[in-house]
Amino acid sequence: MDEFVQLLKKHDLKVTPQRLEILKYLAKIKTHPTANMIYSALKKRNPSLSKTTIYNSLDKLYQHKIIHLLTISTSEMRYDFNVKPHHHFLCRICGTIIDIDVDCPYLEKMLKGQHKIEEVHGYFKGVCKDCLI
Amino acid sequence: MDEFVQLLKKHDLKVTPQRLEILKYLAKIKTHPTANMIYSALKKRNPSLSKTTIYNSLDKLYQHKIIHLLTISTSEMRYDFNVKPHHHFLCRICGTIIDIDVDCPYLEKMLKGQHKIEEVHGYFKGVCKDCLI
DNA sequence: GTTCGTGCAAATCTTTTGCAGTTTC
DNA sequence: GAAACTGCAAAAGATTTGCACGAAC
Repeated sequence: MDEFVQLLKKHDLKVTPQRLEILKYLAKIKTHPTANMIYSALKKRNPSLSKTTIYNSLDKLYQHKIIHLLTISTSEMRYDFNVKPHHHFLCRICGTIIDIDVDCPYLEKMLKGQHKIEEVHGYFKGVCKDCLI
Repeated sequence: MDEFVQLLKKHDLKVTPQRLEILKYLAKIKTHPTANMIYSALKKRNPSLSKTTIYNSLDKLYQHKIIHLLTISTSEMRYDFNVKPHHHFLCRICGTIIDIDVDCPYLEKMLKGQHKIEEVHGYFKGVCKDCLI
């Protein structure tokens, strides 16, 4: 928990119970939850929690590159505490989003001298191993 | 125009003026428009056009893999008539989405035997050449 | 003539905004 | 105490749904 206190302080963000809970939840859960999933989970422990706080906090965390945003699925943003470069696979049967750790040395090299690349998102869609059976 | 009539017939979709206009527009415009942009553009020629029809048609076209969906930007879906494999770059300054034609032979190979990959989307975000000046 | 598509209105769902009160530092 | 954060209510924006009418085949 102290780890998250330090993280927030390092970024000059105020340390609030809500932010600590959001960070703790995102770091633990590996399912790339939506804002609403985070809200539902944390609402149980803190009934006065509001969705505005969820959105505000996630925004702040994203601006400071503490978390990543995934736009892989339709109409609902997903959040990821893992900011190391990795990609995502969305199963169209069960809806799970799986981390993909392969990396491609080609792309960024070939793009050199063109645009300034700040983020690379590899999104794969299809049917996952478990749903293929 | 006859090209699109054939395209729809090939997929057992009924040929309606609305669908032809949507296809014509998407094939011409290379800016990966949102449903709303398509609606605004076509509304001028056909004032009775409804957004429901836009959404219905785009859905059908996507189901038949006649067009692609991009989830690169927050909260609004974008559509692409170019279904050949290619990737996308979003400039955070001007908002333009640029086609990226590099291809990476690594990724799909390394994923073989795992999940069934049906779509590969490479999303790059940063600052485009023009906005870097 | 049957099936499929269109367009309207209303509903739903996600995210944003304004603001008053509270907490953090 | 000043600046930042929270939470409520309302607004905004995107997409979906139910349904009656009309067009395509």
